[in-house]
Amino acid sequence: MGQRGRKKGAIGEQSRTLLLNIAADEFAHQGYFETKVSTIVSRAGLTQPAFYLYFQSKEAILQELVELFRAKLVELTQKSRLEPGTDLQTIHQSITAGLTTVFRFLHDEPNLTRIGFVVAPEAEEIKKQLVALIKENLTSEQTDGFFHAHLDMDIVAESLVGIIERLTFTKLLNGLKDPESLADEMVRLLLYGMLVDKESAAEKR
Amino acid sequence: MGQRGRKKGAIGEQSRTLLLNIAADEFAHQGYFETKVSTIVSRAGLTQPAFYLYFQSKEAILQELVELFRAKLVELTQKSRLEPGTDLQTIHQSITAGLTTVFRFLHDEPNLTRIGFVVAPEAEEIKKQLVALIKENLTSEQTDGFFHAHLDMDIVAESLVGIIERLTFTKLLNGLKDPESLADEMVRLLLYGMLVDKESAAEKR
Amino acid sequence: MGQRGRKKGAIGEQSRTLLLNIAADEFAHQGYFETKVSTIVSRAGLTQPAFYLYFQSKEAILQELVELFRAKLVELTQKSRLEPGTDLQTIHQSITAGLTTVFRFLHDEPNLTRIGFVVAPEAEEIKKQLVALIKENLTSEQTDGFFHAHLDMDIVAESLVGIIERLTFTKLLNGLKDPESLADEMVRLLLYGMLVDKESAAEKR
Amino acid sequence: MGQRGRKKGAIGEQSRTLLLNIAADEFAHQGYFETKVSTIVSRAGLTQPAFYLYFQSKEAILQELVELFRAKLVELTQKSRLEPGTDLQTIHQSITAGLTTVFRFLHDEPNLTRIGFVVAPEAEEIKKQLVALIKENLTSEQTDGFFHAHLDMDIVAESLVGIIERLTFTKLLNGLKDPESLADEMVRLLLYGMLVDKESAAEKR
DNA sequence: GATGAATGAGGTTTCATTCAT
DNA sequence: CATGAATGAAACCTCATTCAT
Repeated sequence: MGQRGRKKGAIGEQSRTLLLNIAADEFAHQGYFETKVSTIVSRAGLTQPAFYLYFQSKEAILQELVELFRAKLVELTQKSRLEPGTDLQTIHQSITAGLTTVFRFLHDEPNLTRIGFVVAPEAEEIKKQLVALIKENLTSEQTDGFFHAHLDMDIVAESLVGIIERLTFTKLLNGLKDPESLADEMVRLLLYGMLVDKESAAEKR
Repeated sequence: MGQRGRKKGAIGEQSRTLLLNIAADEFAHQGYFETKVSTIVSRAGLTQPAFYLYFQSKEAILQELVELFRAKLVELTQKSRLEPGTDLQTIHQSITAGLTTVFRFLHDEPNLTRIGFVVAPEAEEIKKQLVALIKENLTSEQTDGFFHAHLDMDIVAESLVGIIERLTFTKLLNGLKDPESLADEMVRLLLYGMLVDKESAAEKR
Repeated sequence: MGQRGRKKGAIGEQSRTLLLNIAADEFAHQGYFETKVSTIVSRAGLTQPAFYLYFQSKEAILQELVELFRAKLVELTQKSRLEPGTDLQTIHQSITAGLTTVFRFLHDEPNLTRIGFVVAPEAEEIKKQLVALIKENLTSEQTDGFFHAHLDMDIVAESLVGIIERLTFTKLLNGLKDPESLADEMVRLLLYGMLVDKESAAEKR
Repeated sequence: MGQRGRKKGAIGEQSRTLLLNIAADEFAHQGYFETKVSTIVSRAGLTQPAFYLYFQSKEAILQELVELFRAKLVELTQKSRLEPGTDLQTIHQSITAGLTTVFRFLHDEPNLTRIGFVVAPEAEEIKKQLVALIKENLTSEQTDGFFHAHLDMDIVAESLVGIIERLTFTKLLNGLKDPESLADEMVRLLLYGMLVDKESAAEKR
């Protein structure tokens, strides 16, 4: 019960999943064009026609992986919606929490992440979606007066996504940083900026 | 002058340059694998063998373009080195100037930019180089007490590169923003952060 | 039985063998460079990719044929080892028998012969191997006092191989002579020389 | 005066000869198909069109080299005609002298030799010609009773050519043997055979 | 549920050769 | 006497995809 009544048995589902996982690995590490269907099936211990039993084409299997990534990412980002009208500290924590969730997902799905951010033809579209969601979140805070009015929230949101992508690939996926500290550092940098307070700066001099 | 003194005449050099430009365009818009030598030469009004008169292979011509990009980018970034020991305002201007220079280059060479940042197999390596140069610049300012001591300048540098890349593709190359304002907004965001001053914030509430 | 147990079925093995035979024919008659993969597959009623289903490259299929030739030739030559310490007549017969065996093989595999002796890049190497084996055989007879001590058995062995190759192509493969008589004439010539006995010669004059 | 009144000047003749020599070297060492016109001209410090100023095609230049070889070889072999009606020792010396002359030529023109014997499409034809000339020589001696009547002089002549070719490549061209000793050993082997004295032979029988 | 066998389509690269100067 | 520039023709090889079993 609950099982969507397709025509597949357990073993077929198993082969399908295997192929999907291997394909994710190949796409993530070799890119689309250097990933060969022959390699995927061979790693799965299957033959080429078996591949077409489960997927319409090489492009189709990529699509499926991309969709997996996009769906989960959007879901998470929407959940991280800031609750309106709180104090500064709550905002800080709330943003950090949202970012942490996202980083955790990217960290848990390194192959999908590389696919969705880099390999997919719709990579740009996905990031745009992410930008839009983030921008929405931020704009309400700005309206509430927490963020500088002069900031173009579109630019800010794009910047956030740019940072997320870069840090994900250079610090997160290779284990140099964990989701929590990455989120923390990002938030500190963006909320408070790099400069020390004028007073402190004055003192130091 | 300055041309590597091969044994070719002016018309050959012309064909070579033409092929190089068309290839840049194709690589930038189609990616490496979907760029066909046949398309390049046909757009140049030549035949396939002519291509191999000037370049060793499809890979080699990409390399040449990538190297063009990397060389110029590194040169610019190194020139933008901050002069040590100045006041806050000077730092602000200096960073803005450096960023503007970089954005101008990226803006002037959209094909090379897409190639060096996305298409090149060494894209990551190039960005790493950029991160290293930027980090170096920033670290000295931090030592001088201008930037928060708690900031990991490696993360900051990576973030900067992430932002640069993203804004370049989403705002700069499509004409939505010019190099100057982009640099300005980036600097404001990163130096001062998003939050309004605590006092102001307090006031507002 | 004895077949390298790949994962292919009978019909595949059949195609493979067909290609191998046609390739042997083409290589033997056209040489390596003028043999086209397209011709081979077309003669086999297949398409080009089918070729690469069974062989890694044009070079690889040549290699396989060369190895077939070399292996069989070496095997035969080693079997023809002279039994030590017998009388002249036995030696005569034994050498003749060995040569006959070799000629029979060359006769039965005209394509491989042309390939191994002429087309193969390792043709010289193969002949050197043959020379070494023959020389070994002959040297023991020389030690036993049957052959002139002044003869350089290296030169003799090389000569034998030179003769074998030449007679194979000019008399054997075109059916002008059969293996037996060819071996017989070669042995007579080499064992007794061309000159008539001094006495007989004197008589005749 | 005396200069055949072609249309070429001294410097043209020089370039032509240079190309011819380089081509001989390339053909001899790389074979026909792996010799590239581009390599020849580049080694000569010329450009490709210059090649076609002096030769109609790649095939034509090979032809010219082959003809050079064939002409000289035939000339030498015809000169070595045995004078009729002499004694055994004279025959021995005469044959040795003829062979020495041939070996000397092959030794002096290693490139042409490899071309005429191996590279040329007419290699077989050339050797056949050689066989015919040699056979003619030998047959008269046989008629005169010097050589065994039972010997098929066609086979003998083919054998001679086979030996000459093989020894040339394995002993002569690489400097292991000089023309004289090679001729000497060949003659001894063929005239007297490998077996020790007839008496001993008779005894053993 | 899966395979053995095969193919259509196309891509990069090579090379001898030529024309205009 | 020679070159700069270019090409026609073709070869080898790869890959996603299918059909019959």
